[in-house]
Amino acid sequence: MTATIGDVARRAGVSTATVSRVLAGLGGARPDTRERVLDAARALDYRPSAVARSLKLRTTKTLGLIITDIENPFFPQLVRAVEDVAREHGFVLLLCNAADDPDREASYLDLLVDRRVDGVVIAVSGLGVRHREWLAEPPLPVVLVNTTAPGLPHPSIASDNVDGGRQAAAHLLDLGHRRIGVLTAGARHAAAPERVAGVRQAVAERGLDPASVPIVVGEPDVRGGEAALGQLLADAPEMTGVVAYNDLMAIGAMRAIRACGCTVPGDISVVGFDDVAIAAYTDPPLTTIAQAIAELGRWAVERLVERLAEAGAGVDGHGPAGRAAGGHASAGTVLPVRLIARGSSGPPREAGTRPG
Amino acid sequence: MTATIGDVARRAGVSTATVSRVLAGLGGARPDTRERVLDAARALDYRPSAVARSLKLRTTKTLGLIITDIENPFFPQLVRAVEDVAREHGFVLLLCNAADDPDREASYLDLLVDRRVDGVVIAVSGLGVRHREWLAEPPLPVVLVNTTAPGLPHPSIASDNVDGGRQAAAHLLDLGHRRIGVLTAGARHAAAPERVAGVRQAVAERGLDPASVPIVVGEPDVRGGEAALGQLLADAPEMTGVVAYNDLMAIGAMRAIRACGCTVPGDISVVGFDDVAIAAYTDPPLTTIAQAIAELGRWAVERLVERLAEAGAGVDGHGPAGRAAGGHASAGTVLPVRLIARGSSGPPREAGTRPG
DNA sequence: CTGAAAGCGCTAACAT
DNA sequence: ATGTTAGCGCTTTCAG
Repeated sequence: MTATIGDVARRAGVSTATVSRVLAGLGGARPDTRERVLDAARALDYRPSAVARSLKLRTTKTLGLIITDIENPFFPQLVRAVEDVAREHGFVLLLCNAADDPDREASYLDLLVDRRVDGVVIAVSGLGVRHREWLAEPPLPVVLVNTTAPGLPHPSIASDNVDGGRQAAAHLLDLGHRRIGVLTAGARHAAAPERVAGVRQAVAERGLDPASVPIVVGEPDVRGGEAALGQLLADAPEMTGVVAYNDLMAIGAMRAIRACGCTVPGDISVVGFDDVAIAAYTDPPLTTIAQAIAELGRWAVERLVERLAEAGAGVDGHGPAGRAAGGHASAGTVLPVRLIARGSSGPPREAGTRPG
Repeated sequence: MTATIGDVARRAGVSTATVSRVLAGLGGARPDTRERVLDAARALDYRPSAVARSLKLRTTKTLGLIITDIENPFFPQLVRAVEDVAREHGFVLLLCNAADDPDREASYLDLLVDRRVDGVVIAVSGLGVRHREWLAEPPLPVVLVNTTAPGLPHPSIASDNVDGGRQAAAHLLDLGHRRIGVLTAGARHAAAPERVAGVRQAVAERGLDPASVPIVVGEPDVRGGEAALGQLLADAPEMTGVVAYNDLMAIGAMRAIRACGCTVPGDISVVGFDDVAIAAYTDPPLTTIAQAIAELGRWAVERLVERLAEAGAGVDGHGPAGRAAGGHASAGTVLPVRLIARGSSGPPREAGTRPG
């Protein structure tokens, strides 16, 4: 089948060592030998086996990427960024879509270890218990995106969720809304409480009572948003603005609002979170809190690669408990977010004029 | 660092062969030895190296997946399906996003060979020349999704694009539209001409002149659809219905229509293609031709796995030129598509009443 | 039932 | 400048 280095060596009349050297581009080979080797390799269509090399070199040039759910448009954008940067550094991605299943997520952790990937980017919205245990003594370098492992020394990065919630609510409040509601996600999602806290903060800053903000929990997808909004409307019929956990829920909320015969933003304003690609194209275009998705991915991979370089230079793999990259914020880097005001938010209508 | 099989063997007081057998679950080991081995493995937290095993077994249990552009929501859905099925069969995915760059796509081909993946799923919207050359003598089993390699014996699957175009146009025609336009994609996209042909066919079936259907080419994304619609409107102002190459273009088209002060479907009806997840949630919800995305992915992986099984049972890797799976439609399987009528299409307004 | 040993394809000392 | 050799960690005959 595929030619091996031995085949090339034989054909070129040299040793495998020479072939290896020539192909590695290290000098130290007479021009004519060099040529012969190159010719032989070409003639045989020789492709060095990365698996053999990995075994020898103890590095696979592969990164694992674990994500919560590839069907949430946030993740493809993140995957794209991670892959781009990994590629820049000569790494390939083993894609692990947890599909929202904690068991599947956990099993991927072991699989990545077995596969001897050089490092893993964990980009999940929340860490399960098994995950957390594993992270306490990870057999390989890890960096976290969108979550933190409190007390654990892994580099991590996330958006400023509290500020995001704050900005979303402030936007509505500044527009004149007085009763705003929140659509949030379950406990599994680490960012959810933070975003809620931000909303409360903004409300309090205006001298209103943060405890009076109605909150409904739902699945963080379109359907979940739709359902949750119904609940919210029932709980707080006088509400004129809603902050959603993410863009998908916001889209669901807009649908539900319309289904009630109300309009967006005429009757109720909606603010999302993420600024996924389609947010600009919904109708009305979604006002949302933009996360710097590409930067999230870039930072994660660069930190990982950095750490691998250190380790490669140093003595052992990466230190017992996977110490965080030297000097770098193991406390958790946080990226600023910004409000993108689009059509789904506007001033509240005069009281008492809502139809239905 | 990580324990090796040797460490386990030593600790259990047996040979590595025994450890291997026990861990492989093959019987033939006294219960007590078995226990000792298992204990040792557990104590050392032993994780067998998949790379060493791959070298020995000449199989990586890894599939390469090449896609055109992960940012088009069609692909995440496909990736999801491919990963699910691969996982069912014990395979992992090396994700290769071509990001719409033919060079990047081609370079991934070589990379996958180097990595010795067991097979590759090529899910791209069109094959470049380098790609086609490579496919003429692929060093590993390949299956094509969404494209065919004419004359080449690779299993391939795609939706019935002609029929899709036909259904889309027929829907509009049946609604009473007489002047329909088409937004298509460039030559790089294999499905584009097929879908156009389908539209023409439907038009001809109604006794209208297929040659008179205005067609504009654009990038197959929202922006492209927006731009192309402007052009289309300029070319054929009397048009009342448009069939877009995909949902993204359709969304762009709807935006552009609205930007002109017209309404969808009041003034112009729009039909998309793919039925991506968000299609149901645009406003108005998009009428579109649904592809069986999950089935596309499942079929591809199952065919690949099937072929690998044959090869594994047989003598060599997979035959010189990568013969197609025994008896299976190497001609190219085609999956039916179906129209999902939603809000973006409706009967044409009486002539002469369009605003602007 | 278990062990010894060869070898998957490659790289890197260490010779020469 | 090039060849010899010893593994990397695993599986699998082949013996015993």
